[in-house]
Amino acid sequence: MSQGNTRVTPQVVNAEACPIREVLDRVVGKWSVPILIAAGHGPIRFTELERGIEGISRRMLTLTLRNLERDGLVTRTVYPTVPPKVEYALTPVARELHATLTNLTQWAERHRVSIAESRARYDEIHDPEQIPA
Amino acid sequence: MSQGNTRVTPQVVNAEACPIREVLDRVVGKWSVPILIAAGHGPIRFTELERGIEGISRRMLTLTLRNLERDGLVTRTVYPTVPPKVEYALTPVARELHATLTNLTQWAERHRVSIAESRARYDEIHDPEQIPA
DNA sequence: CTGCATCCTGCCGGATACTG
DNA sequence: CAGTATCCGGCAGGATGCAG
Repeated sequence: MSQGNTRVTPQVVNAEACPIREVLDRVVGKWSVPILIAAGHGPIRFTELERGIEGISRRMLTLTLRNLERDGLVTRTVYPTVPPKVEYALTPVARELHATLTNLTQWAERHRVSIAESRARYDEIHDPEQIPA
Repeated sequence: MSQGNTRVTPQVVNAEACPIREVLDRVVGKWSVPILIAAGHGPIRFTELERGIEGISRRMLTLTLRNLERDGLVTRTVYPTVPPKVEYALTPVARELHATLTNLTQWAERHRVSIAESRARYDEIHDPEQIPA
């Protein structure tokens, strides 16, 4: 970076310069999307997230929630009852993102078959070795 | 996964079950978004991508392009000239995604300041150690 | 110009166990 | 219920060098 290359083809916007990248890396993290979507339906409890997001570990759920809270994307509300109860909810900023993320998952759902096919075709051509029976 | 937990709170759609996750992981990869956006303006050459996407290594550019090609999201056209010339372009499937990704980056740009502030505030509260002068 | 092969490192993220 | 702490393997991804 900053190797004196200020001139960039207008075609190739450097829209991905450092600051944006950092933000995107956050939202784009492996578990951020599922969490943001699950929390989009309203306040949700820790365990509900854990059970709702197939495959997530308690550790990553906690870590990702902390990061999202840190970035002001979710709020964390502790009810000092016993047993403890904690609810997570999207902030307005994150709620703006919800539609976009929904689009993303819908796109994935629409094309997941054709993508899988494309992948299989590619592998067969470029790596005609034994496909695991 | 598949640990016998079929019942899920309706609130927490398991929209993130395995197949979708795989697709999302691909698109959501660190360098996929910049590449898809840069290529969205039309066919683009390897070096243009390399110079346009600040911070990407030649290795990751190649790898990510291969994966995108494998999934049928970009096409690779080789012009047998000398020196060689290769152009990458989005497939229709990927072009559907372009608007969504643009939304994503615009959102990031809109909120990157407030997110940075939120982060700083959080750190100051939860980790009042020396902030790098 | 457009790549692939290799080496090497960090950190992502799973498994497990312990607390308030 | 809602976490935190620790250990540890795998792989994402940078650096470098070579090739068609």
